[in-house]
Amino acid sequence: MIASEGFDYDGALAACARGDQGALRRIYDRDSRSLLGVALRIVRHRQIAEDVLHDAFLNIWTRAGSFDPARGAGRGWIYSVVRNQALSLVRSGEREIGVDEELLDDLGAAAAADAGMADAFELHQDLGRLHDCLVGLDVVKRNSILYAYVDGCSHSEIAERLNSPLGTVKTWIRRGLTALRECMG
DNA sequence: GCACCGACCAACTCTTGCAT
DNA sequence: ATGCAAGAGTTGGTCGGTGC
Repeated sequence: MIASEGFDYDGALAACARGDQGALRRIYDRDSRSLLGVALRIVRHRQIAEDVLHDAFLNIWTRAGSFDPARGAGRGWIYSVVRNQALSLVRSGEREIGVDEELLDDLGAAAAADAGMADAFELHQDLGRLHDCLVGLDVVKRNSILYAYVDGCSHSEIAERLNSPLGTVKTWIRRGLTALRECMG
């Protein structure tokens, strides 16, 4: 869940409408990461998502005066602006949308940074154990789990990749996860 | 007993239409 | 332009039947 307690979005938007650039900066500092994630989910490309975020904040700045608190929360309005900006870009078909191969690495690095030094140390210990447990699994179960949770494939896609029935893939994943849990303790 | 397989169900996401 | 609700579609997880 996104931390938003204690921040007055309505007030910040009102300040933006009055020309207070600091208010826009506060919104950006607080929610840019989350908003980038929203844009990323729609456009699926980091660079494009950053462009969307930039354009969306321009819109927020120029249209803050049109925001009406009586019609909804300020935070919801901000997220809607970003979402609509991303959707309009996708629908316009102006850009080719493809899978960003660097994204997973970036997200992983960001997650490690967020976790902090102590947690990162524990994370690496757990990853080492996880690797050992994965090695102990059957090849098909290991591949199924990796396709599902590393590559982000749906069960149907995995079944297609492995040329196996959907039900079988589901069984492999379930049993593989059970084995991993037992192995990890 | 174990693995495979498919049907079923719940949860989630997306789309659409309507009201403001 | 935005928010909201309802319906449709998709997905993942569980369970029971079947065959080796």
